[in-house]
Amino acid sequence: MKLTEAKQQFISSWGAFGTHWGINRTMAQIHALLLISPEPATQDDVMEELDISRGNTNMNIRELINWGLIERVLIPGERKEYFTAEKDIWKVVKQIVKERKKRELEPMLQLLDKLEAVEGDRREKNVKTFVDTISSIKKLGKQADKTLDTMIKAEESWFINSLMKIFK
Amino acid sequence: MKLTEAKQQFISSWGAFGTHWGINRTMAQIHALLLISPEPATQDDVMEELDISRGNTNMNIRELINWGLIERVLIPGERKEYFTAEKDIWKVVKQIVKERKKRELEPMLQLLDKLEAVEGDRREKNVKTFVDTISSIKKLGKQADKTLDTMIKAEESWFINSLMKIFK
DNA sequence: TTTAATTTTCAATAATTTTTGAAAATTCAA
DNA sequence: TTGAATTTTCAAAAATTATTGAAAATTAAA
Repeated sequence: MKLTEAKQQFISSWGAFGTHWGINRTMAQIHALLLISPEPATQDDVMEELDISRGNTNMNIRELINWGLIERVLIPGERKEYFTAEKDIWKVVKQIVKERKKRELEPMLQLLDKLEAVEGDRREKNVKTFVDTISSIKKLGKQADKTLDTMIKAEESWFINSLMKIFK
Repeated sequence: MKLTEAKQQFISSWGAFGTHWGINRTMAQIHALLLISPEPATQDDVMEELDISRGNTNMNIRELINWGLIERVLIPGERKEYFTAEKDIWKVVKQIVKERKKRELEPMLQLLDKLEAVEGDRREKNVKTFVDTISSIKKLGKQADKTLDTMIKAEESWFINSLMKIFK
């Protein structure tokens, strides 16, 4: 396969992959493009390469910056802004985990705390099933939260080595 | 908070949560409803409770069965079909991980294998950046794949205990 | 069988999300 | 300062995804 075709396939399937992970298609495609760009790129580069509008490019670049997946780069003597993606995939994964934990897991755990305190006689079947369900989700969720915290702080080599040992 | 209100909040936010996890809102809401139902429910029960159409209910129940999250239950002497959700949350998590691994991670890894074999001189900057990116994603992906395999086979207590030890 | 209950399908419609592009705002070199 | 280059915003349009509901298919009791 030629590089041009391989790049296109990567961008396209990274985009599709992203949609399953709470990131929209274009955002993931821009991320893919920057991941495989040896040099920082401008908004115009991205627009042209992916054939998307200026507004769309701008919004998604901003969103990628919010997610901490890409950053602005200053090129001395250049007026335009350049962007580059974090190339260390382990850092990328940690960053995504961190964001999603904050945006999704933590609010859910907060809600479960509230719901667990529902009124009513716990001997009543409906109440019992509800509280039991909430409690068990909360238990697993809290555990996941802690584990992810540790993972976010971890080094890649440490992480992989540990898991290799434990999960033989 | 009253049980009725708590139930509604749970269903509604489980639905919103689901949309971030590759499951559509209604599907996640039906799942939530069945999770907190002490008894198996019929399609009509679900329709009425969530105020959605018959077609919608049917399609999403079918999809939940495909995901292995709920199952048909036969009630002797009853003509209608009843459905019940797996209540063991650890099993639910394992089931979701298993499905998403099969649907998303594995196809991505297959693609990366193909893309890594791209033609061209690896000393050329564009080729090098591309291959390096693909390789590092692949490396982490393969590791995740193995880890998830082991997790899928694991008991909850074993999993939690192990992680507690490792991630102090 | 026949028939009524129940489930499934799917074209049409509705709702939601994404994208566009032109105007407004901002930035910076002169 | 000024004004051209660049970035940002956002209402309207397009694309995508979800939902409806009625008709068709299936099931099982009589």
